Order: sequence, then C-alpha cells, then structure tokens
Amino acid sequence: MSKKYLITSALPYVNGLPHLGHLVGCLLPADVYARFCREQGRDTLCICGTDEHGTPSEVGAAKENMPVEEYCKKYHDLHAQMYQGFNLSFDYFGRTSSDQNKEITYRIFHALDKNGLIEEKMTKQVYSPADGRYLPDSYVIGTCPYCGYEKAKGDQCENCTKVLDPTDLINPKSALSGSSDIQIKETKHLFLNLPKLEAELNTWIETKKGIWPDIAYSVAKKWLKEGLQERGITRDLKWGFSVPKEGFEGKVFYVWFDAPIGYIGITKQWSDEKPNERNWEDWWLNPENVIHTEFMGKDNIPFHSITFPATLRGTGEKWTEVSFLKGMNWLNFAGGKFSKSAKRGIFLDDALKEFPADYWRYWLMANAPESDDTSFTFETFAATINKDLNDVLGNFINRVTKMTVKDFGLQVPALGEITDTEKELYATLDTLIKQYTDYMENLEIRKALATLREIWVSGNNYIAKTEPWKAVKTDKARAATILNTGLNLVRLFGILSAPIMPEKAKEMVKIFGKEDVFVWPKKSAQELLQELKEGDSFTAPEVLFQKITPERKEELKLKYKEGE
RNA sequence: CGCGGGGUAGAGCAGUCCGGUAGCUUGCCAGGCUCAUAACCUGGAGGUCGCGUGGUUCAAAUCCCGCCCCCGCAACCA
Repeated sequence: MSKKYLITSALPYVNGLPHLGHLVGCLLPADVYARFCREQGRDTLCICGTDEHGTPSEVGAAKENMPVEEYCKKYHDLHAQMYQGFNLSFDYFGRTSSDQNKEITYRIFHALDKNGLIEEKMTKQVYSPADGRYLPDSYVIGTCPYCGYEKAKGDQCENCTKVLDPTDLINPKSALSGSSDIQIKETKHLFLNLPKLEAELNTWIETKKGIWPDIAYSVAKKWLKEGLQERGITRDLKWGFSVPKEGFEGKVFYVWFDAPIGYIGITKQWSDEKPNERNWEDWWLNPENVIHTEFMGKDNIPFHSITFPATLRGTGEKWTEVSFLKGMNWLNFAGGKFSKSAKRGIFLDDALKEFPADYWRYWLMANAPESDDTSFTFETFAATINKDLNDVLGNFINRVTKMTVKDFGLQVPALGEITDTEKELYATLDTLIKQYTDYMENLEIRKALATLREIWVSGNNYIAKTEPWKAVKTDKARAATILNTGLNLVRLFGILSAPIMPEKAKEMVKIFGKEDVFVWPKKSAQELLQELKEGDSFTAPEVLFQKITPERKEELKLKYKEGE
C-alpha cells in the first residue's frame, strides 16, 4: 500500500485578519508542498481551518456587538475568502468549533481520563467583576515588581522580559475595562499530566535529530530539558467545548487543548461530507501508512512537538503522529513585528489588491525565514519581482514566443538535428530538475526556489548560445530546432513552477492548449523537451509579469509606512 | 540569570554535522549580443568568514575555550 501524505498548516486564530507572516510561516508552504505531492501522484490531504475558541473571540465579538458564534463565522469566512485569493489548495478549510471537533475532543479527553492522565487542581484565577469574566493572564496589566514598568502584562513583562503571574503585578487592572477591581478566585481546573509522558516523548524526539529543522528539534529538546509541567486544559469561559465531567459545569476546554485536535476534527468535517468515499480514520488512526507533515511558526513548535503528541500518546490509541515538523522563523516588516493593533505590516486583503497572488507567493517562498528571521521590504520585493519574474522568466517566454510567431507563425516548428548544445542543455536540466525535486521533497524551500530560478536561467543561456535570430537567416531548419526547444522549455518551466505560482504556471501551459492538471516531470529532459511536436499550435501569450516601477515602489513604502 | 536561533563581500543568503587555498543571488564595473519586458549572455572588482593576532592541527568559516552583538522564549501576539 502506498503511503498517504497528510499535510497540515497551523490553524490561524479567527480573531482579526491574517498578514504576510501567517502566510509565509504555515499556510503557504503547506499549500506548496501539497501541490508538489499531488503532482507526484500521491494520495494527499491538506488540512487547515480557523482556531476559534477562547477569550479574544469573546472580547472581539463583544466589541462588534454580535454573538460569538456569528462573529467567528464572519471571520472564518473572511479567512477562507482570502486564502482562496492566494490559491491555497486546502482539501478542507474547517473550524475548531465544529461538532466533529467536539466529538474528537471528547473522545480524546475520555481516553486520557481513563488512563489516569487527567488531574484536578485548585488554581487561582483573576476575576474582574466589571467585565463579568475571568481574565487570561495577559489581560491583566500593572506595574512590574522587578523593573517598575507600568504596562507589564500578567504573563510577562515586555520591558524586562521577566515571567510573571498576574498576582505579582502592583496595581493590577483589567486590560479590557481598565477596572482596578481585580479579584483572585480559587477555581478548580483539569490538568494534563505531561511529566508522566516525558521520558517517552524524549525518546521519540531524539529520533528526529538531524531530520527536523534545527529550530524545531532544539525548541522541543529545550522544553524536555527543562522538565515538563502539568498543563491546564480547562478555563472559566463560555465560548468553547463544555467540559464533560462532573463538577466542571460551566467550564470549557482551553483553546490549546482543542485547537490541535482541530486537525483531526476538521478532517472529520471533510470526510463527513462524503462518508462513502472518505474516512478520516484512514488518515488519523493509520500511523504506519501516513506521513504527516506539519507547518508552523516557531511559537507553535512546543505545542506540536510536545503537548499535542503527548495528548495523542496519552490516549493509548495509535494516532498518526507528526513525521516532519517544519518550523519557520518570523517574517518581520521593515525590521519590526507585524502588528494588528499598530496596523503595521501588510495584511492579506491589501496584498491582493496590490499585486497578483503569485508575486507574493514567489517572493515569500524565495525568502522564506527558514534559518533566521527575515524582513519584508518593498525594496527587495520589487527587486525580486523585477529580476526573477520579469527579466529572467517573463522575458524568456516573451522572446521565444515572439521570435517563433515572427518567423514561423503560431505553430511549433520542427525539431531537426540535435546538436551538442541541446545535449548540454539536457544534461544541465537533468541535474537541476533532480536537485529541485530533492529540495522540494526535503522542504528546503529557499534552495528549491534558487534552483528553479537556475532552471529558468538555463533557458536564456541556451538562447544566447544558439542565437536563433542569426540562424533564421542562414539555416532555417536550425532556427526551427532551437525555437521548438525554446517553446518546450516554456511549457516545462510552467510545469515546474506550478507549486509556487499556480496561476502563472497555468497561463504558461495554457498557451499550448494542453493540460492544466500538472504532473511532476519524471522523464529525462530530452523527452520532456520533445512533448510539444512540430505543428502543434499555440497562442501568443499576454505579457505574464509587470515590473514594479521605482515610483510605485516609493508609493507603496509610504502607503504601508515602511521604515516608520 | 538561563535557554534556543543568528552574526560569512554594499545588501540578502549557502557552506559549519563529516576541518583542506571562500561560494550563490542582487548591486557595481567591463565586454558580447541586439530576438526580447532598456532585456539576455560572459568576465571582473569586492570578504583578515562577530571578537580574542586564544587553544587543537601540517591545515579552522568549519572542532574546543572565553567574550561581544542581534532576534526569540512559558504558553489567547504566527
């Protein structure tokens, strides 16, 4: 039985709109890899959705004066719409608040409870009568007892970075209402006993050394080294799955308990749509036959490498675990963080208004923050789009098709004698395509994109060497051979670019009126460059890419306040 | 305090695991070509690889020690 490829992107929190950072860290690479896998002919399932429970949703809904269910639906739909705009090819974009997720969450919870991994503890929680709710730690602000910073949050002081409890703060206030009437209440909560699973997790994580990216392995190891602690999985909120246990009425599961379970719940949403042909258990209770690749920003690594695997293992059932965890660093905006509240950075709706999705997709993958944080600037964005997409790729397509139309019309000219120059091209492409495929397979995204670019360059190189504009005057058959090869290159470049730039790739292939379902090339370059035959007709393509002018670049910098 | 990541030509990165005269892209300079989106192709200049004129070694960007700087870090900021 051939393996199944399960691909998940970290679930973006429903509250507010996503920006380029969300896209680059998990959503986009998951899509690129899913496309790659599908083109390889693999049984692929790519799952994503919105993470909906928790205080920020409740607060956001109150602010917009709507019921929290409605609020979440509204933003869920907005997320879905934007991701569609970026051509993210999730097989299902679901919700952690779905009935299916509730069912799976309960199932896992009961199993953990049965295995003695769930414990009750009394905890002190901050209650604000003015807000009529318990406050999460970071919603309490006050003066830091260590450095005197007046706007320290109850979980950590941003000024001195000390980790705090809300009760440490001097003059604590609610960040919501500003009320200083803060009460500490004793309330009972459930905890997952992570220490019991620590040794087992450690053994498992060590098998990932040298396989997972450094950042993923070392963050997981760091947590284990410091020793796991029991982790609260319930909260005093209304918006969430109610806790199915006596004595816990009125409490819900903590968002971080049901959010990763959401991958499974969402898969069940997908399979419930066509229960006769789909079965979520084939994907999630089938560890021997499923390769599960997860994509996420570095903040999410602990949950996916420690907490969630522990949750699944604790059930005693054979759940599919993460095989490869692709953790990404941050994408910053002009040196600082993207920020919703400060309106810093580029949000997805704006991005799509400025440029086609494929421009963003290409830049983000070519500059993916794999080994270190990376900054987005319009300077590098414009330079990359102009050089790589316009000068190298776009101009190649343009020169080859224009020349052919002028000298041979709208038909693929005949392939004549194959010379050493063609053979050299075949050899170069064989090497580069192999390299490109390997990098995609191993999720070395920047290197993959650099190789893709090299592939495009090899086309220009070939044209420069063979000089068809001269050949057409002296040896028309030779010119025909060169342009035949050139047109085949255009089509091949389209196929190879498809996971990264699906729209533009489609346009590149479409001019030959052939398939628009992409199949990853497995033949030799020589065969690949003979798929378009003499006499096949094609249509002259529109100019595929537009340059970003210096004026436009400056406008964008001003508009998005780059450098402020 | 501690922990993790990073510090390599003007800019952005690879190379570090498995030591052997420092590589890629962009930018700059020169040449070629003129089919094409003033583009393409070729060549060149440019780096004491954060610091210690530290240790190991015939040989260190790569291993060891000490230090400095940047980014991130306890769970509802991706």
